[in-house]
Amino acid sequence: METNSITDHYKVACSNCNLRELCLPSGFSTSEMERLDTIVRTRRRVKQGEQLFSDGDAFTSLYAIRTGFFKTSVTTDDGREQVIGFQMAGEIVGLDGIVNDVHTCNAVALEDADVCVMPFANVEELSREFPILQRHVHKIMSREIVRENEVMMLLGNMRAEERLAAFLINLVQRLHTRGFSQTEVILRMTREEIGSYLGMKLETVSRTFSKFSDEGFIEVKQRHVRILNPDALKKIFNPQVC
Amino acid sequence: METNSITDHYKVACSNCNLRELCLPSGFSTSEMERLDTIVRTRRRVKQGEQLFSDGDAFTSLYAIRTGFFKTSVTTDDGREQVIGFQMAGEIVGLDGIVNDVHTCNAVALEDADVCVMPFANVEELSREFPILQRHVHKIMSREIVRENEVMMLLGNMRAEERLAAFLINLVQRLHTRGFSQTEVILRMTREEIGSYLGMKLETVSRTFSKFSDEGFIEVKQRHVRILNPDALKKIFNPQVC
DNA sequence: TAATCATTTTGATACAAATCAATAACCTGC
DNA sequence: GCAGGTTATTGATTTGTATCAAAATGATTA
Repeated sequence: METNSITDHYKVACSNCNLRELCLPSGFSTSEMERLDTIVRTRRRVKQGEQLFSDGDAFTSLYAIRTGFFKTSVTTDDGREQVIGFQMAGEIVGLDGIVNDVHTCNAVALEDADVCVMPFANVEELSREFPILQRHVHKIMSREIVRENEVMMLLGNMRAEERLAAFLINLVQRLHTRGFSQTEVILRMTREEIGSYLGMKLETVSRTFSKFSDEGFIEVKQRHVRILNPDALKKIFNPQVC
Repeated sequence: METNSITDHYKVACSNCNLRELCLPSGFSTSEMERLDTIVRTRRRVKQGEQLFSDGDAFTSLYAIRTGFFKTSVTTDDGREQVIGFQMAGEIVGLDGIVNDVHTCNAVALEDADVCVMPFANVEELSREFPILQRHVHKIMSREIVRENEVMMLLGNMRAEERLAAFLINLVQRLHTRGFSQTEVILRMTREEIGSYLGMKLETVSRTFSKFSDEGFIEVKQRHVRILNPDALKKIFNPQVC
């Protein structure tokens, strides 16, 4: 098992992680990177369907997704769920917990996942030491705020077709950044989860997929989606540009 | 004008600001507070209807609201506006600008306002020096993320009555924290702006106000709203918890 | 004070999406 | 391969909110 142990150690170092660009800032010397590696205490596997954290859990750490796919959601007292985001490799979850040291949302793995556990105390300590890291942490939080602003626009102002088009374009674009196809997606979430995120019912999601398919913009077969005409989709939620 | 100059200087010091509790952390010594006062470079008056910053403006500073009332909004290329928040004394605006050094939303004063300009470089520098301030900045950003999560729930899952009830309760509660009445509000925004925030049309806002009034929950006379039965309102958007 | 403009209220109607319902496709494990 | 469960699709109908329209109220200015 010696080999495994070495492999694990190798993997846990941010300095060797292939997601470094997505998840950490650049511009550090080798010795600084070594110090920065201590930001991650452990790694944690989360099986499909399992919770990484839940509403009400004590907040101690942020989580950087190494592999896998998550949904985050909030729930009302009467049991309604609102999906607030889908997160993939290189993205950070858990920021909601900082304000009151308690998580106020749930993070569930939609496929087997592997996350880096970053105790927030470490993050803060290293942030004081490394201004570049400090700035990076601020940017991550600000990016999340800007993302949510965009979702509010989606939910408040757009019709079903616009919402789904925006969702697809956004998803494919993020996957493309990670080296996946720009035209093929396998959805990790159900129609119901997409609907919850976009403020519409699962039947409406399904119907809108079918409509896009009829119009030749996409090809849908259950969770397999092929984007045939990305420009047409972009045009739907952004009629002005192109 | 010597007197005025002294007054201005007096006012600009966080250490003497009556919003200190809302806007800055506590637990600093006098000498630390003096250093912390340098976080605010200047103050800025914003007349009703004027922009504090706009989408596309270069980001340099966060703004702490001393007096007045703001709305923040994002706009699509085809001119649709989505109000993403209403901000009052003690709250911070401008966090959206951090990620790309550009503002991506607009902040407009809905009544004459007075803000403290906090150059973000100062904030970051002092944050490295004072862990308490660092934590505070993180909490402010996290609080905004949690707030937006709640708005997403509102927009994605709730019906018109629930949205407006939640809005009213939230507004009154925040005003109450600032020493205003728990039962009387003078709305600073139009029905259209409320509607934009809540993802509904101004007519629906007006109708829902009238409905609440008919049911005896509130008394409405244009922008004057008196809450007669806060529990009934709370019950509307949170049926479980009486 | 009257005139003009913006905002709010209320009514009548239209429509997009929700709901209800049934079938179809897919996956999982025996 | 088949049974049982989950997920997705499609159809018929209902419904909440948008839209269109007009009047009322209040604010602003001449």
